[in-house]
Amino acid sequence: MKGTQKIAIVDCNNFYASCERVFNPRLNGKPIVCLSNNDGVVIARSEEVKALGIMMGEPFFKIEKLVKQHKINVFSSNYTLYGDLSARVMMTLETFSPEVEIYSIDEAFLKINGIEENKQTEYLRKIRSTVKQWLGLPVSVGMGPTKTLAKLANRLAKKKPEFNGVLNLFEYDDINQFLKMVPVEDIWGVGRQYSALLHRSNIETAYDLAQMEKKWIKKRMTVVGLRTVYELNGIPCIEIENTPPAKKSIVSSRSFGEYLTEFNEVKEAVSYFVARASEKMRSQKSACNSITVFIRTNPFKNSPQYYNSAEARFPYPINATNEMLPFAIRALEKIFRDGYYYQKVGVLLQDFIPTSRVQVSLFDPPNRLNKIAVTELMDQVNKKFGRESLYFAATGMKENRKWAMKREKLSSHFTTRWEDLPEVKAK
DNA sequence: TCTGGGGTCCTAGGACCC
DNA sequence: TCTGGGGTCCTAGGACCC
Repeated sequence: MKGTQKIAIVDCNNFYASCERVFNPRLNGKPIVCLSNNDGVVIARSEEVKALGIMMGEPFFKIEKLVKQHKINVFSSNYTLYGDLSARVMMTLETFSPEVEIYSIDEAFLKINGIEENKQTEYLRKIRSTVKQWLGLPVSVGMGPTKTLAKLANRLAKKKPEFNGVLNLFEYDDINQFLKMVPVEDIWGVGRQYSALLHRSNIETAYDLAQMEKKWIKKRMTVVGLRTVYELNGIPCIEIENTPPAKKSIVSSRSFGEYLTEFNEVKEAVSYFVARASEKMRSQKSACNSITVFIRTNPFKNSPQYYNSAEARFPYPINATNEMLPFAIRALEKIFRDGYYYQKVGVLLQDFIPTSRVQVSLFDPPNRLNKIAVTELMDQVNKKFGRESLYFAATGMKENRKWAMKREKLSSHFTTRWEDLPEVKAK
């Protein structure tokens, strides 16, 4: 098959579950699930668990019987570990291509240039074996002329043992055989709604979709769907993004370990999320004009329901935590109602401008610069000594946050905490 | 008892303007 | 009784991704 650009995607297999195995090899070949925050639902499964029919997003309490029966190893999400291993995977991939787009915590697109035509598949295999050797993580690699086809190849590489983890579509004159193997719901860009629509119209495989009339697609799936169809036909519409664009909005929110009823408890949690979100914003060198606070009860519970949100606009762009806090608290005061069991709150920062364009004005409150300086200093300290080495009292004492996440089955911070470093003992 | 969190893009429809 | 047409901007909601 011909084409100009060559796009590979490297995707870690069962990433979180595989991360848990890296420092605990006894788990190889054993079933593993990783749970969401608060140990709520299943968000990662090893192959053994997939084989048992346990689905993504399944509430943990519903599978407890199976867990016992099959001795499934259960882990709370250890994002510190996963994030650190992810960074190492990405660094490894960057030794294989100057153009790498980190697409998610466990996937990256690579442009493959300057490798002899008949050595490319070998090169992809080398990527796979290197990540395995350096980090102990299994990956699958797919390559094609567009991102969508690379994803499709990756999917087959992962699912069909005969490919042994690597599928390079450029090796084949006719790739329709592969498009025919992939059901529409497995195509990148086709979600639940669109796959239902396509099935209703008797469009079953990627091949069927690729043949569809453009007008029909545009009308029912917007230009987004149209792009997918073009990409399936080998015409690139989605470029590799070498440097990640700055975020346009930043959310920080979480479900609580136990329900909250008191304003002051909720206020602490909101303050904490303001600290997290603004920290993230500062790291991309933005300031914002707007914060939205939202609050809700548990929609799955058969108790009085409440959801509300309030936006506060700032008089000037802000990025310091302590400047933002009073606005957030006032927004919360507007929407907080007594008598509900709150399950989740969060904040949303929007309407960004680059920090370099923020002007300090004559009419600013007198201690404004001090507040900014304090926040900057805290960021530096926390970067060096770890999150929340310094933090605002408004977020509540770390040790007694009633709203903290439940994480009962957390593994060690093997790579990021000295006391958790694995030891190798000589016999 | 127990149901994640963080993003993006697109469209339709309303408000407003000339 | 008749009640334009075209443009822009904003927002809410819906689709998708991991």
